Parts: sequence; structure tokens; C-alpha cells
Amino acid sequence: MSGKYDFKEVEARLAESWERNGVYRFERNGNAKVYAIDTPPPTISGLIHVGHAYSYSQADFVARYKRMRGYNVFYPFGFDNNGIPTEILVERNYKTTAEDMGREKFSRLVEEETKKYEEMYRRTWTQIGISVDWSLRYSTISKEVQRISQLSFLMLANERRAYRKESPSIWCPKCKTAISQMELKDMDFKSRFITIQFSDGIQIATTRPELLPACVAVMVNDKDEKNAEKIGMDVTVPLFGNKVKVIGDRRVDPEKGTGVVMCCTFGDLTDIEWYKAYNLELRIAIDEDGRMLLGKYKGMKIREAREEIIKELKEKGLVLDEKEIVHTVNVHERCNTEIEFLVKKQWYIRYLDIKEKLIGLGEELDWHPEYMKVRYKNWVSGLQWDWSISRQRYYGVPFPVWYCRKCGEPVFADIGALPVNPLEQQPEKRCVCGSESFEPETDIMDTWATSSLTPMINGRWKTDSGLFERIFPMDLRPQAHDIISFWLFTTIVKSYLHTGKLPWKSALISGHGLDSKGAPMHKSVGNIVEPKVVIERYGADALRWWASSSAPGSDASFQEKELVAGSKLINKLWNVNNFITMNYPEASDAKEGAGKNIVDRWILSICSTTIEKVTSLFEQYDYYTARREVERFFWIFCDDYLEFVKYRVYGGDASVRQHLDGVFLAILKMLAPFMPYITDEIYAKRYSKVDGSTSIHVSKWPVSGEFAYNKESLEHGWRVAKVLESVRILKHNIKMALNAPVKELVISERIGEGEDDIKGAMNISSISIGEGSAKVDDLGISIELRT
RNA sequence: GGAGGCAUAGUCUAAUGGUAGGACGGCGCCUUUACACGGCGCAAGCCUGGGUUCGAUUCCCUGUGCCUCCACCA
Repeated sequence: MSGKYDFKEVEARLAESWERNGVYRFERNGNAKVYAIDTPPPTISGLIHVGHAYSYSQADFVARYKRMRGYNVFYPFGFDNNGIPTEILVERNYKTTAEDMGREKFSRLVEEETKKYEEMYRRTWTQIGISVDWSLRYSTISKEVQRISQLSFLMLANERRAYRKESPSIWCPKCKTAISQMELKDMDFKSRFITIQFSDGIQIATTRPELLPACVAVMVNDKDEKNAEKIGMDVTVPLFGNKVKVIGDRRVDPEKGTGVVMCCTFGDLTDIEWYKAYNLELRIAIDEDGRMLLGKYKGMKIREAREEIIKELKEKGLVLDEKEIVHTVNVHERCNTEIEFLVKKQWYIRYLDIKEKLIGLGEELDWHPEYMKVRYKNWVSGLQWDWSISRQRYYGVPFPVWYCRKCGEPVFADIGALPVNPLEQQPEKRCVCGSESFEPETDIMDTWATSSLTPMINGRWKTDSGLFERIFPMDLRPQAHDIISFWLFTTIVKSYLHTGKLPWKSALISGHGLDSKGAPMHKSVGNIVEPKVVIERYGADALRWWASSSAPGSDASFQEKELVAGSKLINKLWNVNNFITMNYPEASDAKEGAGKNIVDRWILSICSTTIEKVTSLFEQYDYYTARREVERFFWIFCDDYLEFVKYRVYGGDASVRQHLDGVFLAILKMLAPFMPYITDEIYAKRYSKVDGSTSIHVSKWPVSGEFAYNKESLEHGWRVAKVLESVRILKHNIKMALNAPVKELVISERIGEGEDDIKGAMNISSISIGEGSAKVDDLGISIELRT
């Protein structure tokens, strides 16, 4: 039994045995109350780092706690492999593109490639000890998920919630697709702010002179004294010669540039607002590839055209000023390309009209931590566009739609025929106009349009009778804070539109795992720490210990020392087990009694209050404080209690055994959610038989009432412990070994019960009453040692 | 520009309207039969300024710095 703990051997063996024995299996027909978790399906994008381990472990703490509380835990796992990130991964790995390869061939390649990654991910998650039921695994590109996603679309289209509209869309010229507001990020670019002379004394400062040909109006602020008089005038656009009106609008900042703005279709969001508000002409200057469409610049790249136009303006003396500036522009978050606005036919889901309702649902959700709610609210309040769900890409869930070649009307697939790929199939009916000739929709759905359906996917919506009803609304949505405005929000949208309800009761929002300096981990920065490397060195339990080292919602930097602390704890647990087993080979199966000895009653009282605290903290999803409570208790157990009882153990006092076992088992159970391997290993070796479960992870969570609590014992026990501490310091001060024999302890007043334990723990022969030279903290008594 | 979070020893991190706890690291003592991957001990800390208060690290305001998210970006 003794010997070192070999975490590598144990972790590999247990991971395999949990899987083989179905320890985490969800009971389809079980009677126990269901606890359903809407696990985040990680994007297959190539890299796994300890940040993933950080947030998934936090959800797992809760899952394991709930399981031990007797819930039938529904804890699935999914892979999000249907969208642009996956496509880009494959393009990068194989240095090819879907266009080059052909759509069919490329899709097959993506499928094969993602399978490899999925296996790799699965191994890592299993190693980390995430207690998901792998039989509930899903992939967002699977036929089943495509069916659900298409079904959702058809239902929304049927209600006119999903609509197709030609409208300015945010466009990435590199990826050649429309993208959503969510996929934008900011980047700073150097640029030139150029003041251009228009006709009639109008001067306009712009960073985008190449949009001159798309200029459809000139805007000034209607309250701007120096410019307001120009409202209503016709102005000629330089180089291009077309006439445009001057319009007054409050959105113009009179202090910026010259206080005059050109409205081009389209340079930015404000242009779009003006275009809509004033019914302006549409002049499209840039095509899907980011090339110019108008005038002699046709075919030029945006930047070339910009240079060319500046050159010509200069030749004509129309450039009045030129300044180097750094300005922030919106770029596509995946490829860092400056976005453009193009007019395209896109599918949208209308939700601007239900903003208030969505904000209300956010209020109803039980957020952990609470302040994350605000982010959701701000996001929803700030929405300006309906949800654009179509993408001009290749790999993803197709729209089950064709368009009639004759009348242009969309024809939707039959629900019974789903999933449908319109590129390979034809509609089963004629168009209302009688035509049988159709053009398939070639766009695919945005990945969020599908991943927003995870509760439906988990519940095998509309096929599996009863499962959806059993798990929905789900109990918990665990996820990181960065995607509150994406995944959490869109899931609420879909859930509300399809069921009228919130998809879950609670949300547990995790922070990010950062590098040791507190910076986000990025492949490009080269600061990625891979879980498997950490597991190799310290073990999964230690990695998880780090994940439990900060509160829900807060970021944590990756600290090696937190792993060291975890390793030490693991070692300590192992050695406590060695100690107990060495003296008592079999675990006690006695019911915990009150305890005769004061230190027994003391530790039982602390145990009772600790269980109570830890349980209620877990109920509030505060795994972090819970962990600290257990940890604190465990060190009291080791450093004080075990020292107190050693003399009785060696002396053959049989009454100690049941307390050692009872309390240690409670500690193991409370640590089991955090350190599943070491706790289960000890449980299997020592407690499985007397406790009656095959694994600690399906054993019963400790009950505080089963450990006798007594206020006086608790207080008196602490007095005894304080004296012990003081004696330790005295022995230390005279360079004595802590167990070296001492003739006599002089103490200013009787301690009463517990004196024997002090004598036993500190190897003291006798205790006498008298004033001592040293004070015991807080107790107002003094002591002295006579050797 | 708006919103949210954070600021505590060399490092990471708690609690608290009245002596700031823990971990890692440092230093020292103890070779003690669960553990030297150990035990015990020591040193070391509340971002700036203002307010409320008998008293502020804590509550309020301000500044500074860091991290998110959003908006703007002619």
C-alpha cells in the first residue's frame, strides 16, 4: 500500500475504467431528477490550450458535485465543426481552397480532417477528467444536426421570422462572404486623412478617397453655423463630375475634419443609415473581391485606386491637406481584412422587434457571477441589425431552399425530407407559378445559426420522443464570458422563438485562462500552454486544481506554483491514506458516533460545519470558495488532528479508526469534484466496499448531520489546538525536535479535557500548574517547558 | 465615447469599517516510525488623492494603470 503515488499510471487506468464502466452515463429512463448541462462545443480550429481546460474543468466541478448529490446528470459533448474556422483550418493545413478543389471534394477532406481533430480533442478532454457522457456526443456538421438546424430555419421562415432581403451587408473581401456584426473586431491602421476640394467651396476630409465615385450625397450638421447654409445646394464630385445634394443631419460632427462628410454607398454604417433615411441613390463602387467597379479605375484593388485617385486629385490641385493618422477600422476577426459594405441578398432572422423581450429573458436567467448579466444587456440594447445568417462559403449547413427560375420565389424543402442539400436534390413540389426549374441556394448558414440550437441538438429535437422534454429547459449553461454576445445570446433567441422559454435556468460564466504574465494565449504570440504537457508533468488533478484557483467569471493566469500546490495536496492525500491503512488495513464501517475524546469531537464538529458550507457554496456555483473550505479543513486534519491522535493510534486505541475513516472519506468526497483521480483511487482501494459504490464519483455526497456538531467541543478543541501550537513554538525556539521528549509542561491554568492529547502529541511526560514565561495567543494563559 | 471587471508582500491570491489570511519563492530550525514531494517557525503587503467616519485596505468620489465587451472611426 505504501509507496509513491504514480499519477500517470493511475490517471490512465481510471480514465479507461470510468469509460468502460459507464460511470458518467446518463440514464435515459432513470428515476432520479435530471440535471442537464449545455456543454460548449469547442470549435475545431486546431489548438487546445490550458484555457480550455480552465473553463471546462469549472463546469465539470459542478457536474461531479451534482452527480454525487444523486442527480441523473445529462452532460453531453459536442464538436462545432461546421463553419468558417474549420474550413480555414483545412485550407491552411493543406494549402488549398474550396474553390480550387471543388466543393464536394473539399467537404470530404474537411470531414476527414475534423475527425482526426475530434479524436485528439476527445483524448485531451478525457485526460483532463471532464465527466461527460461520450455517448451523447454530437457534431454540428452531422446529418442529425443539419436536420435540426434546417428545421429551425424552415419554422422561422414559415413565420416570416427568417427573411431574405437585399441589403447592405458586412462583407469580407478576402473570405468573400458576408459576415455578421459579431465577427468583427477592431484594428489600428495607418492611414492618410485627405482634405478634398469639391465644388462651391465645399471641402471634405476623408480617409477613403477611392469612394468618391460612390458619393451620393454630402452631409453637414444642420446646426453647424458655418455649413448649414449649404444645405439643399447641388455639389459636383471632383474627378467624376456627378452632382449630389447637400443634406443636413445631426449625425455629422461639425468639429471633425471640415465638418462636411461625403456619404458613399457604402463606406461605413452611418452611410447605410443615411442611404436608408434619405432614400439615396445606390452607387456601388467596390465588388466582392474588393476591386473597383466604376470609371477608369475599374478592376483596380482598393488601395491602388486610392493612390491613383489621390495622385489625380493632386495633379488638379484639389488636395488641400494631407495628414498621417492612425485610425481604427473594423476587420474580419478571422483574417484581419478590412471589411466593406456590399449590397447582397442575405437571409436574416428578425429580432430587433423583440429586443425588450430578450432583455427580459436575460433578467430572468440566474447568472453566475451576477455582473455578467450587464454584458448581455448592453449587447442586446446595442443591436442595430437583424441577425444575418447566410454565408457565401462552402462547408456548413446548407439552406433547404431553391429559387424558382421563372418567378424567383423561394421554394422550401419539406420538413420530412430534411436534411436536404439543395445542390444535390430538387424540391419535391412545383413552384406556385407552376415552374419546375429551380436554382439551388448555394449559401450556407453561419455557424451560430446552428450552435444556437445546442439545447435542441442535445434533446434530439422533434425526433427522439421524450428526451427533449426531459432535459429542457436545461439546468446549466457553462461558457466563457467572451461569447455571451454570441453563443449565449443566440441560444436565448432561438429558444425563445421556438419554445417561448429560456433555454436554461442558470449560466455559469468562466473567465479565461491566461499565460503566466496575464496575457491571453495566442498561437501567434507563442504563449500557448498545452494541457497534455502539463498533465504529463503534474497530472490532470493538479491541472484541475489550478482551474479551481479563481472565482467564476474571473480570469486566471497560468501559474506553475498552483500546479505545485496541487501536487503537494495529492501527495498529502496519498500519504494520509498510507498512514491510516498502515495502522488499520481495513476501513471502518461503523456509523460516525459522537466521539468520546475531545479532539475527536472537535474534528467532527469542524467536519460537520465544513460539509455544510461546502455544500451550500456548491449550490451557489461557488466551487472556488468551496474548494478553499475543503482545503483549509484538510490541512487542519493533517497538521493538527493526526498529530493529536497518533499516540492513541500507536497505543492501540480502537476508537480512533472510525473517526479517521469517517472524516477522511468526507474530505475525499468533497475533493472528488476537483481531483477525480487521486480521490477515486483511494476510494477504490479503501472505501469502495464499506461505502457501497463502485466509484467515488457516483457515491453519496457527505451529509453534515452525520457528523456530530457540538459548539462547546468545537471551542474547547480550538483551545487545545492553540496550546499545541504554542508548545510547538517553544520547542522550535530551543531547537528541539517536535517529538523530542519533554519532562514537564507548566501551564497557568488547567485545560481539562485534552491535556492527554497535548501530552501525547508533544511527547510530554507531565503537566503542572504554574505561571509560565510564554503566552498562548488569545487564550490569556501562559506556559513553559521543563526538559 | 459607453459599459463591466480588476488593483493587497518578490509572485499569485483571500477576507475584512477596528490586530490583512493562504500559496509559491526566500531565510532559519527539526534526519519525527504517513509524507524531506515532509513538519515547524521567521521576514515580507493594502495603487494616488479627496470625502464619509471616533476609526477606511474595506464604503463613496477622483485620478492612474491593467483586462473584457460594445460603439465610433467622414
